[in-house]
Amino acid sequence: MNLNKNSKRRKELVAIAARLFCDQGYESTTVRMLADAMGIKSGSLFHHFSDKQEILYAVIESGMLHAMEIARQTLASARTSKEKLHALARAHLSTLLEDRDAHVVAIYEWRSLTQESRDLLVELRDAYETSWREVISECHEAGLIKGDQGLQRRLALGALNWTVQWYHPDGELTPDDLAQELVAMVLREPSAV
Amino acid sequence: MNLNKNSKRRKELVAIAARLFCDQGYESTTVRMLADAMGIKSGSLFHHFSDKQEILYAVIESGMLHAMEIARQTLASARTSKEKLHALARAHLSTLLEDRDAHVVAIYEWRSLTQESRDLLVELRDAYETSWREVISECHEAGLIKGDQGLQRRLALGALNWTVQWYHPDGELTPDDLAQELVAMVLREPSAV
DNA sequence: GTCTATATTCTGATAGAC
DNA sequence: GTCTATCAGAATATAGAC
Repeated sequence: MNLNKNSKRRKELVAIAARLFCDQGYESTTVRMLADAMGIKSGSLFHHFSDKQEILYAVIESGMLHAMEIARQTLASARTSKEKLHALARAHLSTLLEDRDAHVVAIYEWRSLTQESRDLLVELRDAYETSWREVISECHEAGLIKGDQGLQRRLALGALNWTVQWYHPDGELTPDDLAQELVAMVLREPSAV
Repeated sequence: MNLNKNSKRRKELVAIAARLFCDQGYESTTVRMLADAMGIKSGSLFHHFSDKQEILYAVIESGMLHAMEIARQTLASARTSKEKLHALARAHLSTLLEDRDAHVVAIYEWRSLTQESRDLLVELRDAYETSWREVISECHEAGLIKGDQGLQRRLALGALNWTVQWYHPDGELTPDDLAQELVAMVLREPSAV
């Protein structure tokens, strides 16, 4: 098996798998369907991945790494704690939209990962959520909001993650509108939209 | 095949299927596993359901019908528009917890339904969400909140539905705490928890 | 309403040639 | 790195006896 996890070819294959897993679900997508979409035969697939589950892992991992990178970049240009909260919300929505396949797969196909894969990805997710923890904590210290920080973080991330169920970026509502409304809700400010 | 959809026996079988679909996912649950858990042989299962997908449909439909009934009951004893919003949030959480299997399945296994089944269930969901539409509209008319009503409804329902990912009712946070915090967020009031 | 037995198709994965 | 060919098992669903 090819072990080079950063090859351009592998990234292409992972993106193709993400689309199929997103559209049809992991279990319903066969290795033959994956191979077809990749333009190779099913036997050749196992030159790139040791088994089907490893493809699922690669899809979810790529989505999470990308999300962390976008959050890091967006956060860098934010000053106040409110700006930081808005930056995180906007970054979260950006990755949900730009990298939608991988994130839908992460949400829906978690159960099909082996325990070992889950443990590795939980570490990544915790690292990502630490940014949210820190920024919400800052908002509390700045007196912008009171109450249970963990609960507020979970409700906010839940509302954002659920957008994959209904949000279509070609409508009237822009991702920035959405991020603003979410921040307004969390900070108990009047609706901005 | 037995066509009596309201028989007690069928309800038992549907509840058993809900548990397995919730724990292992629809595609990973075989008809043999279902039959085992039901105490019958796999061939006998097709006396009760015409195919596997019909079991999935029955699981999700039962969860939705139950949710609608609970919402109707809880709403009946609410007076002000704020009380009604809180009632809907509490009812939503109650069904998510009491009927967790069916709702987890509804969230995760939607893709495995036939288009026909999806269309039928979308009607049920729309009927359910109409309660939310009406109550949020009332809150706007009462001047409790301004802005995009559809967006507020979706963010609220998203935050609530996402609770299946993290909420465990045996912790310190009660379902009522959760409902209160959500209402406070939607109505932009100070945190109640 | 449940059983046994089985038809039929599909599944993930492997071996070895090129 | 991709191919062909195939293994071994598992999947849903059916048929007919009881």
